[in-house]
Amino acid sequence: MGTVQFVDNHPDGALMLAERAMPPLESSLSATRRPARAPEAAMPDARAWNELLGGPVLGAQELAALNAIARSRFVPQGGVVFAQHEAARALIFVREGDAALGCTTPEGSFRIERPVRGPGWLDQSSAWIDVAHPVEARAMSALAVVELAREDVQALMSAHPMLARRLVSGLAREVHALALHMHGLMHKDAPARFAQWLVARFQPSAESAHGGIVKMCERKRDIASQLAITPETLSRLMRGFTRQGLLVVSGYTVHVTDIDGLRRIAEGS
Amino acid sequence: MGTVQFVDNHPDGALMLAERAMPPLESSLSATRRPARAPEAAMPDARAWNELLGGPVLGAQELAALNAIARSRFVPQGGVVFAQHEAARALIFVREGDAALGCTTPEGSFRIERPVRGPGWLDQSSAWIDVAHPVEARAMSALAVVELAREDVQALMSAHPMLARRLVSGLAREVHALALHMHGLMHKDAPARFAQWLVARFQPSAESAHGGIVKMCERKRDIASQLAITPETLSRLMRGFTRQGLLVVSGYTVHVTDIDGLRRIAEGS
DNA sequence: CGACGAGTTGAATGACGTCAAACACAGTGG
DNA sequence: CCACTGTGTTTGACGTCATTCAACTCGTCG
Repeated sequence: MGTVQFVDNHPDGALMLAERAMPPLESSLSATRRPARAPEAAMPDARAWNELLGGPVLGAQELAALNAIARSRFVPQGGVVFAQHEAARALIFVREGDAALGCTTPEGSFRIERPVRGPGWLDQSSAWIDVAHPVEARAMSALAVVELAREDVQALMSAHPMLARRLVSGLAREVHALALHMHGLMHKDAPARFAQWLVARFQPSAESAHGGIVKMCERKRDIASQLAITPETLSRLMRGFTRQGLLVVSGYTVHVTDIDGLRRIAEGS
Repeated sequence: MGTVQFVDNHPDGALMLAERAMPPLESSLSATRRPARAPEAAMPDARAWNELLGGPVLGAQELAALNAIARSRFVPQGGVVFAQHEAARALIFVREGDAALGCTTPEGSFRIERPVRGPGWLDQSSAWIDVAHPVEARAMSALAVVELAREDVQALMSAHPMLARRLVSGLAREVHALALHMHGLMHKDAPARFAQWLVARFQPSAESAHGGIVKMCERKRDIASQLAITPETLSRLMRGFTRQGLLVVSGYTVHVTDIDGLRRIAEGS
């Protein structure tokens, strides 16, 4: 592979300049798992279905029935899965790959509102009420998406009552996530939102009680647009947190030194 | 009743001072229907159930079954229906009255995120996934709320398959509304959000092609907090729109003179 | 009348965006 | 090995929008 190997497991010093410059092109995660792999033409597995739907674990018949109505399709990196204001005829999710919901600016760039990593729903609601997709969906990496025609799912619901329960759970989880996200947007300022983002992605380290790391596996400008701020502001926020002694930035790895301080900022305001 | 009769059907002039000072206490709407009436101890009617749930019209048995599991309760004006972070054990909606979802500030005042006029859901999602209510619910007027225990609804779903379809529709509508709302919050500035709010409440007049009125039936500070701005900013926005010739403000009635101009501002940015 | 709450207005502050320049690095072609 | 280019990020200067704070008006209620 021509990709640079990051050396992130050092506290400080000479290698910091080397790691700070590498943007995580086409997601460093998939690159490390398998070089430039394209999604395979397969059905979602049981784990994927259970993650997508809520409620109790799925039975074998239900899995088979779901796979029977699922229609797979592939979208190349950067491709549009569905456009804003396009009529929704099916429930649609990404089986594998990284996608994002957002909208295209007049200048042509894409403002990410919400990232979706497979397996995850792109739009499980619009098709039920015959409305257009409220936002656009783009493939951030090569993508395997699956569509479930509304009529097919509806037919399946009568045969398998528990499936209805699971669809309801899935929708309920989305409502909950959206409500929390909106709450944050309405009442929290930029530092609080970024601190919240860091806390959510925080991986505690074995050694330190209130230390750990956060891996940024997207471009910083994409992180910024999720937080509804500009890349410049994000950069200044990171410098500010560093000056306050909350964290140490080395490229795309953030070494958190005071997670409680971040939590306090995330709550505050 | 001691409530003042508004005289809003004049173009301008002498009465403007009289109408501009009256805040719409306990909702001018319910006051005009019946003075200071308390919600009656009754079950939701068919119209209410059909509005709450989506999909095809409900049958008589389904209505009866729903009414059998519904538990009514009453909340006085200003009361808390449920608190933030309180565990959700039931689906809950307001049958009659005006409620609001939001959060209490450290100073004790209530920041409205979303108004709910009965019949409408307060929280139809949290109970399904055993999470706490993401926000607080307050009674803006005296309220009749109805709770549906999760287990009861779940049992009903097996007996009435179409009910599941309707619950899914109801949740889907909420996801859609939240997604649109979030979109506006992320990408639109204050003038655009307020213009959008006006456009949504616009009632065209018979005479003019692009004119009409917007009735504000809440306090302006509550409208402001829905738009995530301060009352001062809202006031300045109204003055700005007036200076641009888009509307004329008389107290709690806005006479829109250029709805297309408002629409342009609502889209823009 | 006086207290109070809602709304308005103005001045000052602050937070965040915009613009432009500089920098770091990957990839390319000499 | 070395310029050269393109992309992503950082930094600083500056502008703008919205909030904050403090008056002030108007109308209600006691």
